[in-house]
Amino acid sequence: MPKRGYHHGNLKQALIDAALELIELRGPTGFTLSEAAKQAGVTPAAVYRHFEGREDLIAEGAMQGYEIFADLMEFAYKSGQPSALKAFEATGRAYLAFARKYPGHYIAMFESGISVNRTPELASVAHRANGVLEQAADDLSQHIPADKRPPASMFSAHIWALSHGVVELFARNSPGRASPFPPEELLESGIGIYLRGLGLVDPDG
Amino acid sequence: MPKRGYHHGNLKQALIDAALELIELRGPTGFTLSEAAKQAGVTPAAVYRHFEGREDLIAEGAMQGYEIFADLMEFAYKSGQPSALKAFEATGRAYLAFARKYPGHYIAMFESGISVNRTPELASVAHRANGVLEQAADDLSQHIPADKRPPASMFSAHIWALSHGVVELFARNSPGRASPFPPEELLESGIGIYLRGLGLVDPDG
DNA sequence: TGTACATCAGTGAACGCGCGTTCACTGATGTAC
DNA sequence: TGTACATCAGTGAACGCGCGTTCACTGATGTAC
Repeated sequence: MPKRGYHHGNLKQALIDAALELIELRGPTGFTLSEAAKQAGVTPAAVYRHFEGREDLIAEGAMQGYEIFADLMEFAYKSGQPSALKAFEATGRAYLAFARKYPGHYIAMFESGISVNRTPELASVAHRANGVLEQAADDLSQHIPADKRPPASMFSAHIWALSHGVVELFARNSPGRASPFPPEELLESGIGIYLRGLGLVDPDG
Repeated sequence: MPKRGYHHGNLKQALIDAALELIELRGPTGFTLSEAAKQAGVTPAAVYRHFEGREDLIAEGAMQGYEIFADLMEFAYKSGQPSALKAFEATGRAYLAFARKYPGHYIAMFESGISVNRTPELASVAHRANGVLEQAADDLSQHIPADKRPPASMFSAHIWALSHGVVELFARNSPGRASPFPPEELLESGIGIYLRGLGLVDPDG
């Protein structure tokens, strides 16, 4: 157990963690700085020792999310190598796994309205994360005859949209909207059909 | 011009319209009853003559959205008949068109946290809307050999997720996240590849 | 080892604000005769 | 057509609340000598 007393010791991270939990719970606009401070056991004013304000706190959470996200995507990508197909499918699974394991981060990143260009650091790490998916799509599209090959960025946008849609509609417990299938299965099968459409997997697979 | 004076004449609808505009502008949790009242030129207290409160106002907006949505989807479905394929593609286009034309309604319906089971009327109209997409998917899946035919509900969930993802990521002007392609093109091409994967369109189409 | 002092990370009170909701009220409208 | 009256749809003041942010402050920590 860390030391307790007048000085918290690790307040900055404690505030970010609290914020992410609350964002998950109450949504990006429902989150309040005061509640995060309270949850960290500290006065609202103390937050200003570590952050410029409310927005800055959210942005820090998003930034940490992008870092975890990029690491996970890179790991997944590498784990599927040297097969371009396996690498691609692994990144798709990693996307959903991230959204389910780190919902607060996910919301801060994609639903909070924080601009990815808020700071150069944030832009850079977001770019790294998105780059993995595009790389995986690019590798894979090499296996398609050049004349009927869609741009890799379109390819990755399709998969990103499908993944995001599955997360938002079926992986979150939207009140009153029951998922017809487990989200993992839905995403896996959707990507499978899509890849078949591109001629990248066996029609009978 | 409608009569002006002490009595508004059409306050209920004016409040709903104001609410939907504000929801589009500030997000579902950022929306306030007071601001909607102000925008309709009326005291906040007047809202309570027509709605039970803040939530009820949002729910009414969502309900009207589902009605428009269901009508549009039905019209699109019929416009593609008797070709199951054309009908299906038309519903996909209608989905995106709705999201772009009625963003406030869309957000109230899918992002506000309002449960679809809030009232029987809301549940009913939501069911009607979703039913069209499922019907279109079901028609289409009749053209797939029964032994390799995915359940129609999975089929429609895939398309719904893809559409929703395109809307959220690329049709909304997410700050700092530029769309690589026009959303319409992205959705159309994505659905095309998906249908090819199901063996429903010509591989060289 | 002990002391003086600078630095740091918190407190707590205060601010102005807008929120959702309630209440008794009043002005406008519509209907009965 | 004119008048009395019930109904209806607004007002405006008030409530208690929590918000983000600021400020002067103080207690704890760490360092120089």
